[in-house]
Amino acid sequence: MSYATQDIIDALKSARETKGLSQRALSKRTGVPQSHISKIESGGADIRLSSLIELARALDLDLKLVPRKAVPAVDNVVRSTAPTIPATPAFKELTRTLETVKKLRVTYPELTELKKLQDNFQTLKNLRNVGKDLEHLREIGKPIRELQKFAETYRGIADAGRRTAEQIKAIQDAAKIPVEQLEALRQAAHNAQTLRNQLVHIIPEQPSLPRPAYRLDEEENDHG
Amino acid sequence: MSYATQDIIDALKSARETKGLSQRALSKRTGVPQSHISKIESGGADIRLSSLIELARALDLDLKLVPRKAVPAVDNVVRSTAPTIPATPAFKELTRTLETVKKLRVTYPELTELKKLQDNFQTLKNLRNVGKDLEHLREIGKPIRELQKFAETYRGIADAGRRTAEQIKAIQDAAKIPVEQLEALRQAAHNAQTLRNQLVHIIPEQPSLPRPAYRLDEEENDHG
DNA sequence: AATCGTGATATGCTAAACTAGATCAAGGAC
DNA sequence: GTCCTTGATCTAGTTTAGCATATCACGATT
Repeated sequence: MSYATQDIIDALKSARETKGLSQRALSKRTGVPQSHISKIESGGADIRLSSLIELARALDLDLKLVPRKAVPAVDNVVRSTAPTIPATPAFKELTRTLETVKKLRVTYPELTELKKLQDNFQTLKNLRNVGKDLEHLREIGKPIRELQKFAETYRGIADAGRRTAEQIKAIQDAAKIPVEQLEALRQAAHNAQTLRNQLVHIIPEQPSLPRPAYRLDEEENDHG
Repeated sequence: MSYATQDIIDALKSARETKGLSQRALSKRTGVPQSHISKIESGGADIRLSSLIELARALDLDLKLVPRKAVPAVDNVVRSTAPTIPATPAFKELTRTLETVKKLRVTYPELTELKKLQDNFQTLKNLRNVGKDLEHLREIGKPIRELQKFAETYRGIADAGRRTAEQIKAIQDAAKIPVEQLEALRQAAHNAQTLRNQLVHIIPEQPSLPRPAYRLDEEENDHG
């Protein structure tokens, strides 16, 4: 699957979450089964143009073909017409912590707590509502920041000069994350999930729309 | 098929023609069979996201999901980064005549000459090359302008007050296009086609690109 | 006349989108 | 504990995209 496809899928998922819709709510809006939406969002379906347009429409998006050289300008325009990103200290903290988590996931791709943290923080960011509790967020982010420091300490050693794969592995083994840090990380992931759940449930569900008929018209196939 | 789908298809076809590519040339670029490109462009296939992205890429286009409220601004940006539209009198004449044909097609939807004229003029407009012969263009457009006058004469009568369907039909029968005008229109369609063919063949064919692998990666399906 | 290019159309096959519906695992609320 | 929500996963059937290939009709050129 190409990056371009992934971008489109991410945009669909992001829009759904921004609107506070569950997959079932979107399913009711569009008539596309929830199971199929799940598959689409996870990259397991290479959907048809008509399906893409239908889902986009339910999420107040339009599909456009843009000349390549106009893409930066278009991205700029879209960004400038987006809802204002909250400038609260809590939102900034969330954004920073999310970026830290993303970077750490490059170093520790198998650490599932980081994945959980990223997913929950991303959802919170999409919701644009992180509550007002800066201290709570800083506390959740503390183990993450400490892991970042830990990783940077050992990255200096690992990066110093060329090493064989064996040597790199040995350094990584020596650089095992202390158990206390892992436990704190697990707790942080749990707290982030709790915060996400609390804030997600504040969003009211919107009424469903009738499903428009987007199938190819039979007459349109009659080209003979 | 929705208008949005038609817009995407039109954009693909327009881009191909603007680049002076035949369906077979695009087929060689992308590996998509020419028969399938033909079907896509005529609205007979509801293509997959990966196929759309691939075709777009070969035509220097990117696919974007744009918030609905940002669409006018995006359209503006795309327009402003488009190649400059020639300001020659001949191009202006072509644009005007094309608009006239479009309007006439609403009045006479079954008149195949008008469809042929629109297709050929649209292709010429996409090529942005109409040659330099303003007089030739004006001559091709003459029967079209006369048909427009003819239509406007009878539209006044048909629009004056409410009429039954029978009365409207009688007026339309009385407003049959004179045979000479039909013949001149047929000639104009032929001339437009000739001009199109002459100018299309001036465009050199560009080298083909290797076909990138855009299929869903097998590992991507392994979510279990 | 022969040849070439163009878009449209046809055949036949495989894979997968899409649908309907059910279920699972996990978590949260009461 | 019960009940609900959420996203993920599964089964089974229908439809069609996409591919490979060939051919057609038409127009242009030589």
